[in-house]
Amino acid sequence: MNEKYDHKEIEKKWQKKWQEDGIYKTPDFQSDPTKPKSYVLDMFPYPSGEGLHVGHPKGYIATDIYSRMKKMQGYNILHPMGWDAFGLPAENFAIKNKIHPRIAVEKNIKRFKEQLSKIGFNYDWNREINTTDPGYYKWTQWVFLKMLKKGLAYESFEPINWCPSCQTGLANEDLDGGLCERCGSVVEKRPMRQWVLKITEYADRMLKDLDKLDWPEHIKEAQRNWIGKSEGTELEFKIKGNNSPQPPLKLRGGEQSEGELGIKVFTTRVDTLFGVTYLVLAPEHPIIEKLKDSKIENWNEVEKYIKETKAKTEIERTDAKKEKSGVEIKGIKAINPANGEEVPIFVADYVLANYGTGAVMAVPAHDERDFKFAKKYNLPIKQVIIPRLIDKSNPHIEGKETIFRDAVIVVVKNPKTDKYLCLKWKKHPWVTFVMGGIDKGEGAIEAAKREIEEETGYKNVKFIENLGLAQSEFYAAHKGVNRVAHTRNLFFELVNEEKSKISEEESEIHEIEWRSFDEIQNSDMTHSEMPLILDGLKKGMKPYTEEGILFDSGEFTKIDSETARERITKKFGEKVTKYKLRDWVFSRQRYWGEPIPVVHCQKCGVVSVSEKDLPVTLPEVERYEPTGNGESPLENITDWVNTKCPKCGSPAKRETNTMPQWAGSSWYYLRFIDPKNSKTLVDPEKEKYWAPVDVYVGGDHAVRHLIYARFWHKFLFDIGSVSTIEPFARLEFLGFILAKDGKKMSKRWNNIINPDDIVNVWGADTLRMYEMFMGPFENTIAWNDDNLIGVRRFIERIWKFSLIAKKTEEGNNNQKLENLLHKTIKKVTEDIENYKFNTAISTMMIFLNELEKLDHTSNVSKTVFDTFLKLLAPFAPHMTEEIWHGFGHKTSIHLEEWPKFDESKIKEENTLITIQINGKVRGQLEIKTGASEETVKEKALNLSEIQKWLADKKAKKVIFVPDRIINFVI
RNA sequence: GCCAGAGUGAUGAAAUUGGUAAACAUGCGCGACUCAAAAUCGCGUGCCGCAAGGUUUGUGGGUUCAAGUCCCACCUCUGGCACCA
Repeated sequence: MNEKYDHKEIEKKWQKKWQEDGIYKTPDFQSDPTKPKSYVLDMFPYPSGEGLHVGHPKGYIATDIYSRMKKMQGYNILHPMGWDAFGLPAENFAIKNKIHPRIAVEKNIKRFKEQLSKIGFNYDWNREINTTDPGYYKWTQWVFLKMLKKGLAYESFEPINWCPSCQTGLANEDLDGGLCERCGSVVEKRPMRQWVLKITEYADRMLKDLDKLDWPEHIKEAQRNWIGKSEGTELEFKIKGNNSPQPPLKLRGGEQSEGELGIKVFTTRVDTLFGVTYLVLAPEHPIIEKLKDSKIENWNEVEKYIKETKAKTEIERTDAKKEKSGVEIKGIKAINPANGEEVPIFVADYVLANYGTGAVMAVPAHDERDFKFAKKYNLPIKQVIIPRLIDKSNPHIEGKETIFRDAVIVVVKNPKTDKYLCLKWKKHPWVTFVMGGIDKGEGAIEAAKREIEEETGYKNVKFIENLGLAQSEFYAAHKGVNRVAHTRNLFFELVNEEKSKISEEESEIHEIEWRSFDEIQNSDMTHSEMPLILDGLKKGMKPYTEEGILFDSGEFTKIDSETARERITKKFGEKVTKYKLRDWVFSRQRYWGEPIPVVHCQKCGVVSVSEKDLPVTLPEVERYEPTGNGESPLENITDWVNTKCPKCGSPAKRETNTMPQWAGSSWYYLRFIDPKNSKTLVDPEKEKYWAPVDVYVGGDHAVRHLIYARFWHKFLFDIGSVSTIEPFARLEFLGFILAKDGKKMSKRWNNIINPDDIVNVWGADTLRMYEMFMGPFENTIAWNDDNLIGVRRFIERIWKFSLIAKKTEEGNNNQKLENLLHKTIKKVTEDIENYKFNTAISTMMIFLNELEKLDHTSNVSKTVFDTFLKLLAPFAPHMTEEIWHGFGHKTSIHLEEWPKFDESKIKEENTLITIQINGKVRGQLEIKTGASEETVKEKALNLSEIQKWLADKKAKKVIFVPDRIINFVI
């Protein structure tokens, strides 16, 4: 062996040998059925024209290490690799470089494979798949046909997202903030014929089953958000003409049966039903058309508004920050089913047509958006939910009488001085605003003015704003009763300082004090309403969107929100569940995708291509640029398009839309199990053996791919093609590698680092270890050339050590070393299992440091070193294999058995105990493991450095944690 | 705005789940080897202090013998959702 570790020669040699020996071939079933299987999968790459950068292999290295360990532990490993090659990027690359996408993909795959092979992965290339291979996409098409048969695929003519630059329709999942996720163009809404998959049918199951998955919480959360389940109530508001008081409007006979006309609304907060002050329809709401000729008085205005809305882009329309707009539909009113109140109806674009019922009951007092709208159009705001404020410093006293009352708290500001009128109580330690009860028959503002004059003498005040209503519960010490008060918090300003005389009685109770805003904010004012008042003064009135107690709500008054929702729903509506998730727009007007396997027959309509005629292959064409007219380029290939109806034989046309990029990747993990089967998608026996994927590794795609794949998988489960309800049991999230400059690696920034270069200079094993040692696997970290040297040094030190290490059993097995070895086995094994590769590597570094120290005095036995090599083998497969053979072994280290640790050897003879005095570290003590408190205490107290601190004081308390710490409290 | 996660040296980070904060590595400083440099090896390296010692995990408070870890409030960053009623 050479003194210097020559990675180039060694890596080449072993990669060739492993290939020849086929050590990574995966048998479908293990001869010993008691041995378990493990399916370890990476998200397969999209073979782009740019080739791999160093970020790509990070996940592949992790699964390589993991699966190598699993294999050594006796698992039957399925660890395959393939290519996701349909879709826009490949097609655009081909157009730009003027080659056929098929050729481009072939070239790119070849390049990717070369790059990957240099890193020394253990893939079983016999199972390679490619989504653009007709033998593969035959089954993608097959799944589509099954969905069609079950009614889960359907044609739709609804407006969908259209990217004018990519010239294709897109699914909701393909948008990023209203922009095309691919090219960043503003997406338009375009009505067009398209194929749609009913993913919504699976929304609930996909949501529920998330709980069963061992996935990172943030990904599950992203999926929950995307599915967006909300439970609420649907109820109907009847419509009535302005001038025809009774009865409500009826539909005229004809196509629709006669009945009262109504608007259905969906709400998650029926508890606010009594606070409805108007209704809002989405501009697309169909009822508007129905009402048009009869009742709408201002049709021109309404029509104009609807047209304007349609002209807006989706982003313009859904920008929450923009000012709300809308138009009242004059001539009709809606009737609140709860109290019979008539409220106006508006059309406004802040209501979305495709969520809920496309109509909303507006409760401005309790909803941000309705509030903004109501403020703008000066609509009434009626508070019906009030917060419940319990005064903790003056709680109700049991046994005392409880008195309800309506009250006002009056904030009076002197605009000249910017100070607020407060009362300092003489017999109680209180500072309050003016306050008092509302007398019978008296209005709140009236009561407030009366109280101001009675308590402070000020005669001329002006009402400014309502700061909100609350129910406060406290013990009124001055009256000796428990109080439940509905307090209106009102804000006034002094007009002038004219005063009347205050009664003696009043001036006995309190004195006036003017305080600045800061003072009222920071001092202890007695009201439990203070947060509400301060907020109101600072920001003006805001809608109260939390739950509380119902107010002014007929028979439901005083009930809490939750109970009220149940009861009101029962009485006036119906409980419903809605999802944000929309059906999956599944057709693309582009060439490079799986043809959708149906034909359009003049007689029979849409007819499936029969299964035996699958795959419907993509025709070879000269021109495959998008047409831009909303049709696929396939439209022009007449001899492909024109065909016969499989049902009746009459002339028919093939469907020319193709499937989106995400189709092939929605089930590929199943094909790896049985990649060459031409009879079925996956052999059931093999599927039962291998499924589900035990560990799935990848980044990004938190929503799209993982939602789609779960949906397809559940469908395949329903039709009996797979035996599990979820495809990926465990998911490990991969953090990206950024370029040195902290930016994303891209051609645009010219900062791409090619793994080939790193492998050349530093070697594959160094690249592998560096990427794993960078930090926690899920962290996004910038590449740093400087740190490569660290792992390279580590590798060279092992190499050098192997040259001097004993190759026989003669070595002296020092007990300390053996102890460390077993600890190392334990830690490395657990860390790989948990994808904590960075700490696994540091543990091995510690072990090597120790080895080198020891070597001066003793030799290390072959067994110890062999064991260490095995631990290292998954990380540095080339170097360990070379050393292994140098030690005289004839078979591959990667087929060895994974070391097991011996619990008894991990226990140390002596432990270092920390001695603390009052929690501060004052010394250490080495003592036999498991020593008793008495022994430790005695020894510790005898140490001079401890005596120094204790002086003559005695410990009040001693805390002892065996083998860890002793703390004297003095 | 809502939801989730995170804030620790110059840098990437570690910390047995409440028990010596900064393991491991990079960088930096000093030294050895060398004519010299690189490589390699040795020592040092949170901050203040000559030292004894003090002090330190985003900020402020709390629980505890003991807090990076638990609780409360706030600030900042990252990711997801966002006019979804």
